Amino acid sequence: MNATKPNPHNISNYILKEGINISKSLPLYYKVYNILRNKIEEEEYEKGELLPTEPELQKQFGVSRVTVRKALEMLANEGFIMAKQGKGTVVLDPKTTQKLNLVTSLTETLIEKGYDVSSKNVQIEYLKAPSYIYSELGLESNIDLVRVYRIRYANDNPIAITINYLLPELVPGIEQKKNKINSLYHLLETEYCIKIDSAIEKISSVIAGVTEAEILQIPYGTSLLTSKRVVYSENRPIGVDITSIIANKYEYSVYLKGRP
Amino acid sequence: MNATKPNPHNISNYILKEGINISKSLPLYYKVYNILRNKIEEEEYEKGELLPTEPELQKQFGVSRVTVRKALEMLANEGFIMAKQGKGTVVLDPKTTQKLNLVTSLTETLIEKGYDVSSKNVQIEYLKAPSYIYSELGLESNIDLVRVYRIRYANDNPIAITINYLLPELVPGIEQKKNKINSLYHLLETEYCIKIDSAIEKISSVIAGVTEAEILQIPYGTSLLTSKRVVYSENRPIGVDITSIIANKYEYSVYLKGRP
DNA sequence: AAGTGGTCTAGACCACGAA
DNA sequence: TCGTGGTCTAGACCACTTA
Repeated sequence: MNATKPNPHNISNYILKEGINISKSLPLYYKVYNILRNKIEEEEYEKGELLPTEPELQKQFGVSRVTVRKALEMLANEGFIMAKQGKGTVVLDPKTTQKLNLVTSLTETLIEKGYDVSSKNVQIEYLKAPSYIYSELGLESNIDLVRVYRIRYANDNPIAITINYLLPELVPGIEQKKNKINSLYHLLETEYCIKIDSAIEKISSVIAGVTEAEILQIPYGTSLLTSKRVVYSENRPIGVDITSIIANKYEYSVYLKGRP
Repeated sequence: MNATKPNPHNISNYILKEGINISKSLPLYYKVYNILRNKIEEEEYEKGELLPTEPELQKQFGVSRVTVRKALEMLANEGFIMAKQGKGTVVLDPKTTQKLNLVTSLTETLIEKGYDVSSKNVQIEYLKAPSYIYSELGLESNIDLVRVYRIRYANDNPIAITINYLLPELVPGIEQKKNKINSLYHLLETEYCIKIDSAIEKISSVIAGVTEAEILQIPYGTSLLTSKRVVYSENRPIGVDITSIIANKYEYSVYLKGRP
């Protein structure tokens, strides 16, 4: 039996163009994923209830079971649904679906919370960094790095001090963009086409020293939450961020999944 | 053409039994996944080089392409490999592969780092918890909860105070297991068959008060890292953990992936 | 017994990268 | 052009849940 069949990609293109306004063809499973995700987020499918069965979804979308299952698997990975053998596919609460553990900048996080965010005292220099920075980046310690220093404000109150070390070859001419640096990650993405894809962050806490206390206008001895973050693009470390933030104004959230 | 074919599951069982010592059948893709993962971790496939192509892996394992791809997809999701269309599948550095963001107890983390861990002053009570605990658990605030209080020691030095609130119906008779509570998560899994699958943790930092300072044998005013963790099993919150740990002895690591 | 999701196969065409 | 991974189909059997 030789498989004479219509080209599925033409079909998918056609359906896609009327569903979503995208000129190029997206994978079919992605279309299914998007539609189902929207319905869950709009609560057309309600929390706790069952999604249509896989054979039903096949008919609805006119695709094969594998394609349906690929879409469902994506939704399950992102915590929207949970398949139960012999029973069905349960819709979980989209509001509690985790959007944590994304690489977000301090600026982005604070804006999300409704603050008006700005940076002052921005300093950009080329210099030798502390040695541990080089080991984090897997570099020899004889080259200059770009150092970006900022004092961060939320609603005109100082809340954090941030120092970023970046590989100079990735951000040529960054010193001329001093006034554009509010969200550094956004700058890297838009001006330098650097796609940040992951980061490892280590969180600790320290007591504010006299300098920090003065800059942040807090009593000496106040507790600071400090984070050291190594940022990766295409599986290579491209920079280290060090942020010290006033602890009672900020809480760091993490989503943990799975047991060892 | 009706598909007469040998039952693939019998084959898979047979192969599995000689490969891995497991009495029941694991999925075929899981076997492929395990073998490839081991080879990557043992550096039989070296970092930066290409994995055998998908057709080659099909032949090696005697399975279909879909099965190979499912195994590869799992490895890719966990950061072991990265597929590149038209080129091949690159092996990434297994040492930097993230094993972070799993739900691990303080005990487990410290043992991993080589410490000798113990708990003292263990107290187990049934009582009304602070109201925010009930809202975290999505409960009415009129029922008693189990409260487990412990002072945690690493190499006989006090390093943390932990308070856990648990739903009483899940842990009947826990007060008789007082001396078994070192890793609470381990106890839940082994004695009560509770499978913890996720948690949301909020991290902040505070200054040690007089009581904490005395218990942890540190100067008053020292910085503590505090974590409030809501633990989930089968998508239901089952407990809240509150841990305050001496900040200069502990660092909290997080893996962040993807951009909003 | 019937219906659900879980696993698996064989075979096809497409899009991208390198030669 | 050729080989790689990316997408897709049709059809099969298994394991679990519910009735």
